Amino acid sequence: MTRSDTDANFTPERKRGSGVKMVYDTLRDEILDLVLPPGSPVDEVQLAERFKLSRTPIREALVRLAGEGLIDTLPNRSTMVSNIDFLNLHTYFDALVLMYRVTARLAAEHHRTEDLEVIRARQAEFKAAVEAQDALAMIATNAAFHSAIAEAGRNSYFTGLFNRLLDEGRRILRLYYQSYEDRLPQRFVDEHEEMIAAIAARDLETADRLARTHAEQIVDQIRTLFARKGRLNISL
Amino acid sequence: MTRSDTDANFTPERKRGSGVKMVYDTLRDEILDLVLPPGSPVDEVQLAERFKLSRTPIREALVRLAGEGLIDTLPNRSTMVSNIDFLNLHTYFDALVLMYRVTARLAAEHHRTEDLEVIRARQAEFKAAVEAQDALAMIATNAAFHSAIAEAGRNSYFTGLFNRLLDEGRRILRLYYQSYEDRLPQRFVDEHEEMIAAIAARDLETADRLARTHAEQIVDQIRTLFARKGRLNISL
DNA sequence: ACGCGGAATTCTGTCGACAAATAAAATACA
DNA sequence: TGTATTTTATTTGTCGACAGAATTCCGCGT
Repeated sequence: MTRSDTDANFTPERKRGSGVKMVYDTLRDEILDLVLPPGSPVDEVQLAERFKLSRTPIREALVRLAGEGLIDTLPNRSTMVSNIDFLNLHTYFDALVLMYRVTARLAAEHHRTEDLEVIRARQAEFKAAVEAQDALAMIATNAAFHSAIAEAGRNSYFTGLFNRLLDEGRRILRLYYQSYEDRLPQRFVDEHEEMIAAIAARDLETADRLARTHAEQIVDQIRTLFARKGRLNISL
Repeated sequence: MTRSDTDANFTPERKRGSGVKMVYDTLRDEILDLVLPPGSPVDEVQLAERFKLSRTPIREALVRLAGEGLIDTLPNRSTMVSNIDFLNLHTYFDALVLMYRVTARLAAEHHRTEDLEVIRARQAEFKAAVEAQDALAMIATNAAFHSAIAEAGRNSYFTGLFNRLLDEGRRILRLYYQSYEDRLPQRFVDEHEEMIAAIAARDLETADRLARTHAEQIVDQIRTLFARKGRLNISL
């Protein structure tokens, strides 16, 4: 389905305001899923004829993507998919660990019963993705799981910041989960279960600690993955 | 100068890509400084003839502002300056306190000597603004001071998040500092000095604690201010 | 052969205009 | 007089086109 959406969307007539959202969502997914690798040139007229639209809505979508830092646009010059800053990865990981902790802690403090149902549903989806060994689905469901925890924390600023952070790191996580394509990290599923239990028990400290170890473990594995890869090919 | 910029900018010829940035910066400042109060309608053609531009660059600026949540745009309908969410103010304050703490702690850990010079310079500007009893300057210099601390933390994600948060709260702080127009909170200047000392001494815990009390104190005062105001006029 | 300068091309930024969609106004009807 | 329906009007979303900027290519000169 995703495949047929991207290349051959032959919808002769679209609803009035849906063009930009369509282009925005499509390009966003393609960038975050590394279909458009970092550094790829983004040509407006090319996109215009691809989506059968004028350049105006294309530009609007590009402006929004630029606002999220997904594309870099040189004034009066070419615009390209933004590069992943591998040098400052640790800053991203620090931020991610902190947000994992804060959201888990707040969820333990402020969640309601209906929140737990949503979280458990997301966890079930994540578990299914892990068992199916579907890397892309693991990324999405894992993000949705932690996003649901953030929602349960009932702080729109943190959820916004956290979702933003998860999106920004989606390309990194994409590389990370790719390396797991064969073996399945069942451990993550178990750790998620523990976090749910701590949140349900309103145990702030345990939720915080679990989120911290969970996050730091992932960060360590990503680090070793990149260290391994870095010796082979520095490029990208 | 600000006044003459807003209404009568009769520059006959602008450089090619500077139009959107001009409109964006101007509108952004007007929104954050409450010149355009929340709920104000934003008319494209009105702005177009005000800035002597076509609707296209105006729209681009509006898209970027919408991306930052400063304006809300109803599809196919009017677009207006976004309202301040007074009901969920505590979520903003929680996020602000956390970022104050994190940035101060990181600054104490990672700062270099040249960072301290910048921080002290910002503090001097803040002190001057307080002594001059200039509310707008106090907002700007206070934000610049804490932003400089965040920069010294050497984590681009946190600085980005923090600056974003400071911007989002600029309208709230605008209301807050307005209430101080007469008496001057010399205490804040002293607390800033203490924070600088803790950061310079690389005392993480003290920097964290000072940032926390500093932030929470401001939050409390804003709370009481709004509680006082809330009894008088609920509107706005 | 190599560097410099100008022409051509390509892409972006801006413009004016048209069409769809919604809100407001006016009219018809009970 | 109040309500429903049509008409008008305002505003947004989209389009095609033009002009400015910058890269590229090509020819010229040393």
